[in-house]
Amino acid sequence: MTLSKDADALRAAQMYYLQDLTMDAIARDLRTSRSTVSRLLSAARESGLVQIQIRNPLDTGPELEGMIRRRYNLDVHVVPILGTLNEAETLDRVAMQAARTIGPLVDSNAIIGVAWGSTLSAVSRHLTRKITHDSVIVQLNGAGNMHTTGITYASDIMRRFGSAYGARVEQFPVPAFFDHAATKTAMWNERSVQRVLELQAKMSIAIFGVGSVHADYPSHVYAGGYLDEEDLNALANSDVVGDVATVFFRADGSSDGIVLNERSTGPALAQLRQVRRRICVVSGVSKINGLRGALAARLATDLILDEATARRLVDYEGLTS
Amino acid sequence: MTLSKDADALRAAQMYYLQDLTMDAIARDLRTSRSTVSRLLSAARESGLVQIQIRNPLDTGPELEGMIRRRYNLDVHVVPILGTLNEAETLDRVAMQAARTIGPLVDSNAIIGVAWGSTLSAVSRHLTRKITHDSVIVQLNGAGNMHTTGITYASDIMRRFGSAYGARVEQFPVPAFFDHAATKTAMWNERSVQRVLELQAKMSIAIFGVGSVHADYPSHVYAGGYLDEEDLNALANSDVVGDVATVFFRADGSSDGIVLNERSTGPALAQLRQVRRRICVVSGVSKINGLRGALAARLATDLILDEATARRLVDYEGLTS
DNA sequence: TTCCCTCCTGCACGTTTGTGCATAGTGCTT
DNA sequence: AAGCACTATGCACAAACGTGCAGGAGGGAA
Repeated sequence: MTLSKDADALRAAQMYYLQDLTMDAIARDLRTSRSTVSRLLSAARESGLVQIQIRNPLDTGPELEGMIRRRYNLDVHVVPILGTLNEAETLDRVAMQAARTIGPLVDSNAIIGVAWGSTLSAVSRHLTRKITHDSVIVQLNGAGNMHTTGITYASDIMRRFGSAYGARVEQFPVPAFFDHAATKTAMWNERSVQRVLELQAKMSIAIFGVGSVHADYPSHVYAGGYLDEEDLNALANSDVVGDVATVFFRADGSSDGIVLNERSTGPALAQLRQVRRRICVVSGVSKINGLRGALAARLATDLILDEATARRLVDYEGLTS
Repeated sequence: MTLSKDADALRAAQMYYLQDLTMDAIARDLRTSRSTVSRLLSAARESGLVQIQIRNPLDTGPELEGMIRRRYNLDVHVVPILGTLNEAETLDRVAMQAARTIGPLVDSNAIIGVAWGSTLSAVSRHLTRKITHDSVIVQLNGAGNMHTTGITYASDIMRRFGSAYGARVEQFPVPAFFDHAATKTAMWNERSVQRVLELQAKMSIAIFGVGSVHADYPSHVYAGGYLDEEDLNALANSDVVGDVATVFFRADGSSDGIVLNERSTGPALAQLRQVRRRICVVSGVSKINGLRGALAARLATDLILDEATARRLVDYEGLTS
């Protein structure tokens, strides 16, 4: 039954997308109703059987993408956003497009590092399926905080990635920040932790958002009970502008001497830069400061962001350069 | 103007295919009418800006494809065809799907050999655009016959390929068959011809149909004034079943001792087999004999054919193996 | 300017498509 | 066997879509 359904979906997809027949004609061929064909085609798109790609002609692309691409030397996708949309709607659109952009990049045998946060959560909800073999999803940083182990929140994201790509999921069951750097040192010698760290070292793709300290909505990290008063003061005194996977950096991309990073469970920025494909997803102009820092630190090879933020990025840069 | 149109098309395509917005919503964003958006999207698909692919899960694919794939060890695409369709309609459907299947295989720097005939003509009419750089389309065999130089017929095909892929076109302005083998030898030493032959030697992709001697509709070659009475008798006496690019072969795939081949301008089968990707397009059960010969000769790495012919192929093979 | 040609746009209409809902089927538990 | 939970199907309706057509904008040529 499920076999004949896949076969039907394939057949329907071929006839619809490759031969331009109407669903009605296909329904007659498959001896079923037109509605069923409509649903078959939905399923075919959803499951990645049908892949729709948009190649943007790199050279003639919209001004905005070209400027960002040249300035930062990375692959950028600007998500066009209708005039007035609230933050949540924008995030949803960006996430949808990010999910579809990521799809083609995921291959068999990939080791994919995934961060967590509201951005990643949104992305994970829009992933389209794609079958791969022997791929692994590995969590980039711990998600526990003072109140919860964070397991359910982060693991939902991980699980969705895993099932979209048919990949093994490796959780990272530690807090986002240790209370004492010494504990981290100790844990980092545990074999269970080392297995995760080794996977991280071999990542071929990393996917993350950015946190921004001065955002209108502070990111999860800054408001979710992960940091106490003292920590927040320390961040301010170190001129921190944002973070990626709970590792902090300044506006110029530097991160040396930020003590909180010694207690953070995310990958050192130098290590992150080793990853071949580093996909950064950003939605909302309030992340602009964090984003600038992340770009200064050369943390991303691919950037997906909404139009307003993109415009802000080039405007500002235009003034200072 | 044309710039903003491309930009609009790109933007519209992103919103439509990646964000699932309605054309209405996109029209409002672009400050134009819904109709215009509909047309923009058509243009985007037509021009290859939007690419739709269907990956068939190799292992779970439909029975028919699996059997052919395993038996002949090649990549096969069976084109589903509605119950009763005449030859012309079938050819059109197969050609449409072939054109869309070929698209993704064409890369920059490719040298693409193209044969001619009713099949290739149909395929050429359905190509979707895809911009490549420094690609070349090279004609596989001459098209002249006793009555015409064949220039217009074959060159239309070539030109369509060339403009679909933004490629340079190299015609092969010789007859399909020389009257005397000696003339061929002489011509083959001409530098203008050698340039074409050298290109053929470097082909990375070859695209061709098959001719079948006993077809209900004999192919172009057998009925178009290319061969005289004597030639046809010679073919019959040599047990020829079909041809690819006016090079003939027997049911077992052999071609040695077929004298007509010495006067043919198509590439020797041994040379054709050197090409990495050899795409064979077949429509209509009457080509079954020629097709079997071509497969026996291992001329194809990729086969695109209609469902009825595919079924006939495995049925017959099932009996004899 | 005026005419003519071509290309582009929006409207209006008929067609095609998505989807809520009621129903029928399927498999699992008791 | 009966009950239950869940999924798949077709119907009917509303929404979304493609396209012929008529009008309008541009751009030479006379």
